[in-house]
Amino acid sequence: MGDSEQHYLAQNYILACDISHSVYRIRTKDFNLDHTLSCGQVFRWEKNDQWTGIVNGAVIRAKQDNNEIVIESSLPKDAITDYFRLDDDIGKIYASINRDEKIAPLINKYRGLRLIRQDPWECLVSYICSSNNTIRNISNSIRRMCESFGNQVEKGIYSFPTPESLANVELCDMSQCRLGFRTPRVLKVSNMVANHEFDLYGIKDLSYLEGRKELVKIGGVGNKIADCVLLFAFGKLESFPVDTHIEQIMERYYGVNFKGSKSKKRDEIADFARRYFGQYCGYAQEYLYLENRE
DNA sequence: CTCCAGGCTTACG
DNA sequence: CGTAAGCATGGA
Repeated sequence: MGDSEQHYLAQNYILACDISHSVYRIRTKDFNLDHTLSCGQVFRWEKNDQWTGIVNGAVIRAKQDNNEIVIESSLPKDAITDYFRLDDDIGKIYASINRDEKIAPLINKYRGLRLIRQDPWECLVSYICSSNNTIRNISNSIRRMCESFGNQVEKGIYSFPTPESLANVELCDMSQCRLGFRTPRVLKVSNMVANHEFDLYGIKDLSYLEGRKELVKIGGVGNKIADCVLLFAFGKLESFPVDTHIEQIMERYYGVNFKGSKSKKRDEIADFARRYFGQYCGYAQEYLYLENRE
């Protein structure tokens, strides 16, 4: 049995078993669902009366009830805890990144914003789509990809397409998703992962720097997008992605010394942040990002 | 109209 | 080497 066939069967299995939803009430401290899901790290969650998302082919509905989050999903509780990183010692992380009077008010303002442990494949493709793009356009493009090439899990809710399913898509069909110049990049990486020319899931066993060295071999992936995948999917908390928003706020808050070309400047900002905020600087990055995005 | 968006690749000096 | 134009798309 080929890998693609196994994947197909696995997704059908989830479909067949999706009738058994469970409801979890998870007590939390310093967890804010709105900040966590609307800060720009994920692109597919939607909020109506509650948040609805789809993770590894399973639907999650979530809402916050004071210090509890109420989850309805077919996923086991461990998967929910893992996805929302509820095992992180957030108090320890806050103490670590709270280095000055600039970041301190942001930690208070956005208290409870957590990093999420995303699926690496969805994260990689999503951030390849993020290049020189807006969150609104990224979200719309990803939604079109899921509707066109994913599986419908519930009415109107689609899974993220697998590498195998995207690898066979024609350029003209993928173009309907309006990824712009990113279209051939997504098709290329889909073929690389589907054909085992790139071991995406093996990156979890690499160090931060080793993982980045691998990821930037992918066309359309530079340091910034690699950092996003390492932070949001592989949990490398020493990753500090520098985009246009982070560049702006880091110059405003800390930056008299960041000079040189665009790419070099961003590398210097990231290296500074690693030294300055320490091993959990990825968390600091999200609070700074949210502050400058608004 | 121009400028910008969770940047990267390519071409040019 | 390092730097800057070019890149699809959509909104301000």
